[in-house]
Amino acid sequence: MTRPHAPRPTDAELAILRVLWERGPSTVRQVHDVLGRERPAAYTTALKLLQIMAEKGLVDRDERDRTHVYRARLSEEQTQRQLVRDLLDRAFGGSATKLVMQALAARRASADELREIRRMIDGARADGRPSDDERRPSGTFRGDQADRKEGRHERD
Amino acid sequence: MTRPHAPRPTDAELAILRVLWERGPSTVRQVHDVLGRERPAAYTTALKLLQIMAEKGLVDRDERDRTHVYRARLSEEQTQRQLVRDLLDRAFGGSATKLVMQALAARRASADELREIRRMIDGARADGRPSDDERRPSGTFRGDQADRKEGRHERD
DNA sequence: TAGTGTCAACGAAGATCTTCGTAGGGATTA
DNA sequence: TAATCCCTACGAAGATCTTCGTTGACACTA
Repeated sequence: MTRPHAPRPTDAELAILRVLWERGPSTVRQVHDVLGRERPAAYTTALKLLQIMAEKGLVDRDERDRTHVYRARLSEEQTQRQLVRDLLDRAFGGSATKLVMQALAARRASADELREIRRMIDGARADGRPSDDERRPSGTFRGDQADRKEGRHERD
Repeated sequence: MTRPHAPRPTDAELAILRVLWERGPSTVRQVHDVLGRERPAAYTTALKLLQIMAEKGLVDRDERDRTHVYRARLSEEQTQRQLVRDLLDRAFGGSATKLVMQALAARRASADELREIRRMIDGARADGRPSDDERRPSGTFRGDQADRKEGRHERD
């Protein structure tokens, strides 16, 4: 069943997605082994989780072989974006600026990272529009490059 | 029971915290009324939630009057920081930079906001240390101002 | 062929989350 | 005083999450 909108992954589901993003398409056994290094659990726990995730549309399942192969449906960046948006709405009144401030406060970024972020902001500003209005700013920062950048292991 | 570490608030709990942050210390009735505007629910739903939140240490309860008064235990900023940290660990491999990028991508910030963020970064950079290490960088950005800024309606 | 190992599919237990009904007590009003 | 209203406390239902044991199928091996 492919859901209209894949629901927000739970904690355990996110742990599995992290494995799939890192390893690429994987079997239950492979996911289980990676997960087991951090937090030992029964094989069937990973299996059940992946089955549920397939139902929810969080992962795709290749059943051609007897040993099924699971793949994250959304890229890491897409999921991150979704989670950020969600958090933004639930706890930040939609203000990305406040979230950015808390992110920088939560983990002191290195000077290099700050430089990187600043470069990004400048780049965003560069492509036009120093406009102040909130309605369809259109010239303000958008992250579409990120989307394109990782169509990589989408095609296995 | 005051927990060692107040647990991450659930969705419904966060909705209540938002009301408490906005209104300041409130009764169940008041919380229920505000919540009801968005999403009607029984009075006892808000009551039960607040009772559980008091047990968890998410809110303090003043029982001096027959009608109890609840107050968020952590400030909005402290909670936001905690949630960001949590998301950072669960989905961003701890990289604040990536989270910042996704935040800016998720909601196009206005030029004013970008300016604000940039100002903040420059301020952080001002006090030195181009260090790359994760161990107590001490000179990199920290958000302590935020902590101080809102001891405001802590004292009712 | 019998035995061993790996796999997917269930089902279910236990935890947590969310919601609400009911009970009981104090305060106010008729 | 009796009826009514508002409050807290409690229990429990139903949903979701997480974990695991069992079962049955398939494959490889002695």
